[in-house]
Amino acid sequence: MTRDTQFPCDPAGVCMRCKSTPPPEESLTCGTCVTPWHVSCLSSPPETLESTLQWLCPDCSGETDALPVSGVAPGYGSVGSDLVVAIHEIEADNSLSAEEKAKKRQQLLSGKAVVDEDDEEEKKRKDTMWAQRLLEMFLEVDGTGKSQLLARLSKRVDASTSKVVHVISNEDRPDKAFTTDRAKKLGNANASSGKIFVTIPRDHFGPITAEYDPVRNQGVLVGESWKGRHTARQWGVHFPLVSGIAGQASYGAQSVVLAGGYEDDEDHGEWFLYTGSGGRDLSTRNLRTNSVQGFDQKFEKSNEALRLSCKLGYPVRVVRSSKDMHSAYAPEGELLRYDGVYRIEKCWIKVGVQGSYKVCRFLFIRCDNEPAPWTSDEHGDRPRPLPIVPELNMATNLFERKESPSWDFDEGEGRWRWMKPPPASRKPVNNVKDPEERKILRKAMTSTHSNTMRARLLKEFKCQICQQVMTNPVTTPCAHNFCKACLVSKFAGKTLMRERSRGGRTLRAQKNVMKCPCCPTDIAEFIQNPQVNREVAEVIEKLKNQEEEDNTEHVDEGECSGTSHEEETLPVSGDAKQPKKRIKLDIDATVSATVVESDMK
DNA sequence: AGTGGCTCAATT
DNA sequence: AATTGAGCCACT
Repeated sequence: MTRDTQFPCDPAGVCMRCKSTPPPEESLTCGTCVTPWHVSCLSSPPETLESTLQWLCPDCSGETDALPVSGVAPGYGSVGSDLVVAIHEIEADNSLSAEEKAKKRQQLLSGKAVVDEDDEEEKKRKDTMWAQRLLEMFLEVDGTGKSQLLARLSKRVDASTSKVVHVISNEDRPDKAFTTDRAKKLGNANASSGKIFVTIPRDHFGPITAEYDPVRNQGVLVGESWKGRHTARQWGVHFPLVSGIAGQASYGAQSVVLAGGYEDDEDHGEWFLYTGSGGRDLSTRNLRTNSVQGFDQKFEKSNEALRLSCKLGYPVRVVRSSKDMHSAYAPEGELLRYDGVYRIEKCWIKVGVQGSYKVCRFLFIRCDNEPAPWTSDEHGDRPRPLPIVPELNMATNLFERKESPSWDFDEGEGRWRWMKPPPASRKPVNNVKDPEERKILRKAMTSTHSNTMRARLLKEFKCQICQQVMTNPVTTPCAHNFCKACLVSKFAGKTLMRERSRGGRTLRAQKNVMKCPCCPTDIAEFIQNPQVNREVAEVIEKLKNQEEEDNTEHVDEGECSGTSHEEETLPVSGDAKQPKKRIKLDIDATVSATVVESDMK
């Protein structure tokens, strides 16, 4: 059997080679691209049934030339058939329980070496030692601050050895919201945010797809719900803890919550009328009781952000709260539920039902590929006509989108998608920190006594491909760091979708799997529009600048000499200014970058 | 149930 | 650095 005759099953489950429909026990699903294959039509089927779970298909294991070269960095081991062999070894080890096997498989897939328990202890110890060394280099703070940070960091390492698959940049936070020492009230009233589980930046537009979900690898599904604003935040659907609108006036709005806070709201499920924020007297700082309008709303701040999302036709994530007593579509119980993305088709100003003051109004219409939680439909939305909105007769400042929407229905594909590239993120991924930590880090960063330490730190910011200090650093969803040019060139010429052909006949298009050079994660989506990690870039730049200023020591760490670096400067959309002196991330980025390195050996 | 007051995080 | 905000708990 030659390679050319290897084909998977089509979407209907029919083997494209033998044209039969294999029963489930004869069908094998690829652990990477999730495509089913007919076992008896494979040239080299896996030997044990147990390895089914993590089996890699011929395309993904590198058996054919259809797969992009993953360019594995030296010493990191190869992926593909080696991985299959390693999984076989795990499965064959009778000394392991099913849980332990699962854990090992998971580690393997996350790019970590398979190690014995003893080695794992050793690695843990090394990680901790490394972290301590770095901190001691880095911190010139009082003893209390130092020990606080060390405690925090050790905790992070502990957690990462067993629970966390991917290294995410704020994983030093606990899984649950927590109460700081100075907060007098317990529970979620005055709690700090816990870990953010997804790897989207805070200004990410649209659905949260699987590649941003290293924990479950499924993304946030329509209909998922959470107990409070903290957990909804941690899954990335809506970041503000109080505000109903997440957005920036100069950039757009990413998400809204319907909680019945404004009595003008009108919910029809597939579409609704939303009221802007503001116009209330919050001088008593009680955000619940002051529901009377005290002045007019305008299209500014978050209201302007919503208007921008209307203008550009961005998808806005919608969360419904059970607190909304007026809506028939609000979830039962005490919950917040993700209902999918909507587009804002129009916005205007009208006098609110309270009578004397104006409010901003927004017409939201659903445009999600998943059906709404309250329907039994099997498919998502189709474009629907605008509803009749009587209050438009009295509207002023009416605004409608004139340009074509960024997120729209593709008739050919039968689904909603980005017709224009989504806006480039202006935020780093997950740099949430608590205020104490932030202060300590800032102090450390601005300290004048750690010149030589900076030089050493700079070396930690190496590209995993060219092994030089990164130029235009990008961080993959699996938290590996590369020069943008190095990473992009790895996948040059590879498109997201690939056509399969056989005998001159075109078969269904299939997603091209593109593996991270450091681990088996599929970064095909990410590679379509990789954004420079500005936070890391700033730290590198700052370290370099200070080094130059100090000029006490020469560092022989050259820049990456890739050919296509020059044309790219840091994209600060809207203005071309130098990064501001907004140094916050610091250690966190360093930790991620280097933990990756130590994980890999 | 009504309400006082606190705290977090983000935008400006 | 200041302002804002469709939360949240506990007390009456």
